[in-house]
Amino acid sequence: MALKLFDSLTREIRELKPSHPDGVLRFYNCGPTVYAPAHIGNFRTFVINDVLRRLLELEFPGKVKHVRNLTDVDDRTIGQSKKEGHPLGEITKKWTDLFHADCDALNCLRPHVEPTATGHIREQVDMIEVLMQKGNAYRAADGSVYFKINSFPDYGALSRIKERELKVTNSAFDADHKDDVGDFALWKAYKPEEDGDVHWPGPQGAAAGRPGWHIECSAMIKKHLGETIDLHTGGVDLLFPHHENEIAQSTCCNGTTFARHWYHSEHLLVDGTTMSKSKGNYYTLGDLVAKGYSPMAVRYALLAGHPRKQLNFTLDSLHAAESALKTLRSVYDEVCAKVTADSSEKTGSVGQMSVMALHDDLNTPGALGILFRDLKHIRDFPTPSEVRDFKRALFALGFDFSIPSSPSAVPTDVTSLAQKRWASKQSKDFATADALRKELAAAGWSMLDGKDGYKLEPLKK
RNA sequence: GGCGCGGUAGCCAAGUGGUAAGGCCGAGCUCUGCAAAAGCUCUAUGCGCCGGUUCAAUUCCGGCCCGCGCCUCCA
Repeated sequence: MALKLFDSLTREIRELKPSHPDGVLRFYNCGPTVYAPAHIGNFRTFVINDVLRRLLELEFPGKVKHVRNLTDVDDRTIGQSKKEGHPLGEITKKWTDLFHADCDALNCLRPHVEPTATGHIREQVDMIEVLMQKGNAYRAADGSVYFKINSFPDYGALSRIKERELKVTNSAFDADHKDDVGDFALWKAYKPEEDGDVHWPGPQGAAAGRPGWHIECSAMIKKHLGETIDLHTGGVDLLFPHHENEIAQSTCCNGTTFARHWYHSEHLLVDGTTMSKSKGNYYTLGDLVAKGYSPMAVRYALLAGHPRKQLNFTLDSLHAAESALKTLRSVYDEVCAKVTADSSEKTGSVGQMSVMALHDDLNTPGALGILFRDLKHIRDFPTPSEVRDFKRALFALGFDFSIPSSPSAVPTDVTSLAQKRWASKQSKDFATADALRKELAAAGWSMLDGKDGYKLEPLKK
């Protein structure tokens, strides 16, 4: 079944397929700016893109090239570096490492290439020079270089900017050296008081400084994926101006189609509104893990809403995710114990149906629904083909149950309480056993009695 | 002001021109020293409101109400 996905440019659901003769699908996903821990809103986008990546792997095995950048030089990274008093590279490495750890915990496949902006200064300067030569960019009084949006007739096609009316009271834009309000920086001239020691030699005819934000993606895409890519993705907030600007730069520089398909995932809201530190609804993965939730449940919660709809994240939804995942995992364990999957039987099972929902514009909640709808059937009548497809659906959604759920470390005093209680129970001293159960609960643990032993589980906060 | 999205059971959330997937929570039952876990069963004559089109609308059209996002920091 064809893999269909909404295209933000044409605003219709279109089939996704490679266009290059080599059959490799070129996929670029705008990555994080590494100046702080990524929050779960960021991870919604990355998890959704991970499902997309997995689907592509299933659809075009071995023929997918996935690139996701790291923005490691911009106002925010430099600002953080100055604030902490550490070199830029040290700051960005710290947050890159955490980002990678979080991605791993969320079971996101690593992109094939993860280029950095600072690692591609030369490529960016080269593009800027071409744009200047072609008359699409100009040097401003201070030595910065701006892209001239009037030189690109299609400017605004993606975000329909021409249909918009910019807020008149907008004080945010920096018109200092621009010819036109809409022009954007390709290269920013060095300002010692703001930039510290962060600067590189500029393009021909421009001052030393650093690249503007948008050009990095254009340059890295050109280098790692070529002039025309098959799929470009990111969060909706990147639609304008970031992606609009990328299109302008790359198209003018290369003279050819930049991206054949655009996809944007919607925002995650928390408690019905956008996340922000001041509202106190700003969660990182670490925050949630500290509350006792598993990263896999976070992943589930992030996939529980349609990717192109805003999703309201709450602790309740995480709780629901945790419970649902538990059921999924137990069926997985049961079924794996009963059946060894092989591919000799015909398909058409539940797992297959679930993956098909994913093929239909990445309907993750639909896929989850189908999976649960017939979960009992898989559990009770697991045939090799059913099990194989079930596993395939779990792979596509990125739920890896082959890894045991991260057992929380049981404190030794809890262990000894549990051992005592088990002994009391075996000797039918139920009064003592009950008292010990209360003690365990006070320590935050629940003891689950089995036939031949017990399990300890932390109580949810 | 402009652009866009959404309003489906207590909560979350798919979906379709022919009469509502699924998850969570809750309830009942089975099991059980207790507590859980697990299993079984149940839970929207209804899809924001009002009109229209149609044999038939939650699904299409129009109007209205409410909520949210974006408009050059932003996944």
